[in-house]
Amino acid sequence: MVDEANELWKTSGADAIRSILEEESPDALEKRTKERREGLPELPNAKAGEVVLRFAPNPNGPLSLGHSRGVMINGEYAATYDGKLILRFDDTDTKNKPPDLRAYDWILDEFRWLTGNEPGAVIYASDRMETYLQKATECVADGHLYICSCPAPEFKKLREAKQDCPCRDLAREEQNERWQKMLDPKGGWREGHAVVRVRTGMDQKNPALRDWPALRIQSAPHPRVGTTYRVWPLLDFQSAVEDHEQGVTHIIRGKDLMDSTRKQKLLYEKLGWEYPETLYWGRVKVHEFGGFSTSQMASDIAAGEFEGWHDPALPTIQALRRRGFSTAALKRFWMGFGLTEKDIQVPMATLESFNAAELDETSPRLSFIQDPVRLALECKGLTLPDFVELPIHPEHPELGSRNWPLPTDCGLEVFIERDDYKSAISGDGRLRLKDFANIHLDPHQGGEVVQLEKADGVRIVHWLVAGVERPAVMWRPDESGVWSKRKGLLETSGHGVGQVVQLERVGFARIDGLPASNDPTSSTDLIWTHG
RNA sequence: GCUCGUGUGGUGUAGCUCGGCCCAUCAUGACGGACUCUCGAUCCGUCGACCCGGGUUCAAAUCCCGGCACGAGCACCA
Repeated sequence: MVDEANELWKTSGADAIRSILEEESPDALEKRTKERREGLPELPNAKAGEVVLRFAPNPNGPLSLGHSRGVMINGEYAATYDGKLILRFDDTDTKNKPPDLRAYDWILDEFRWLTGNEPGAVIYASDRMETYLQKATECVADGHLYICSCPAPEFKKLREAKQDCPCRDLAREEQNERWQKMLDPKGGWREGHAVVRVRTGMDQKNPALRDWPALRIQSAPHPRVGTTYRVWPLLDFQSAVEDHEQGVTHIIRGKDLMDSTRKQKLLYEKLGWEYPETLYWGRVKVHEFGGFSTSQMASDIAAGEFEGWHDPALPTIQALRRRGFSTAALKRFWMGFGLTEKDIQVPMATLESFNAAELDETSPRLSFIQDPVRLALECKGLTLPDFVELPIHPEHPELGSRNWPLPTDCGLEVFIERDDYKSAISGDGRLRLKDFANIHLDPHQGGEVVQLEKADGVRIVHWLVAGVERPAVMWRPDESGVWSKRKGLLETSGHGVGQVVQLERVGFARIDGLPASNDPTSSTDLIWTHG
């Protein structure tokens, strides 16, 4: 029977089989509609209108490109399921990752920009301390938590040997007393002297789960609540309690937090809570930046290696925004990776191509001459027009044109890039000034206009006529990715700060600052977007 | 070391649950060509992948077993 079918396949092809099946057994074709999945996979156990998600960054700095994955994916799911996306500041570490007071506002602003929406709620963990401490008190009383005064290295040995620590077996009463002692500034225990652990069992297969730490003493003041609290929860306890308090239904996070999920599930079991559905994404490295460490960036900025979080060389959202990247490009970038647990390494070129597709359509054209050479051109016997007319956008003539006035007496002076000049005079000296005229250069920074009509085979270069130029400084990376500021001349225009333009034959750049109107020598600031 | 996870073209990704529309999708990239008064855009074409080894089966990217490689966790960070 099967042989017969295979023979038929060989001789008649798939179409014949299909038509036979359609007649005899339509069910067999049921599964054949293997459609290409669009976008993200479905959320398990999700009911439209009842999905609660959260994005929980540490406000020790503004958001990075890496964070935007979390914002985009969670935001997309929230939109798809008509759900709620909570923005939660996990600011419970005052020592290793001290919160930056400015970062709360930055992140809120960046969240709005990236999602185009307000968060469903904004929660500050540091405002919720009473809840966490109350829950901890209950759990100590119930025996789910115990206070451990073993030094960290000591406990590490015990964990490896799967042995209980002596604190674990102390009586319930004594645990309550130890808890009070921890909370009491005059109790004698200082930072590092005691920690609260979850009684998960030292026989756990996974060493990371063995009696994991839930709260600890911190002496560094918190920038929002000062020294009001002494005992602070760690991520796994704080997050576990808060997710439950907020009714979070789905957690989508990096797979580096897989053990976190497992730790928290053990706590949820003790408390009789139902753990949210959890999905993960893998680790991402962008070739040009490597990983995204907020702490590392903070210290590099402090060391003076960067001008600040919005330095264009940094992979922060602030920097990308300042360079003219759009949220649509960012979204397309992240959605393209889907929700796989695979670790990936991607080049910026992928993001840039998505961004360029939009920018090319919308960006007005402008001429920017880096390292300019001033040329005096003669134009024997030729009558020049009153002005040169160049399109603002070659595919959209309806947007109008740029008009450069030309001198009436033929004392024509223009600027071209030094590189173009050099290559012209080392060749036959011929160049085409784009949209204007063919010229012939001599080696003495002079030359003549040969004809206005375009001639085939002559290299076309961008240029500026004297009188429409203004000094400009463009901040851009070289081939090895090192950023520097380059001087040049920019065509005058009415564009304001924030406008992204396409510099002819160069690439995209965003206007970051305008020159003082009363000072002809002050510069326009340009920041490179990409090619 | 223990635990967990992942392996599809240069880079990502679809297909894997439920084996056969798969000599494997789409994007990005590289290369070539056409067109265009930008090295931009547009159009056309080319290149290039199922980690390895066994097994099951008429049939394996897909199921099973064993390797290997890479990544993460084992913090009083998030």
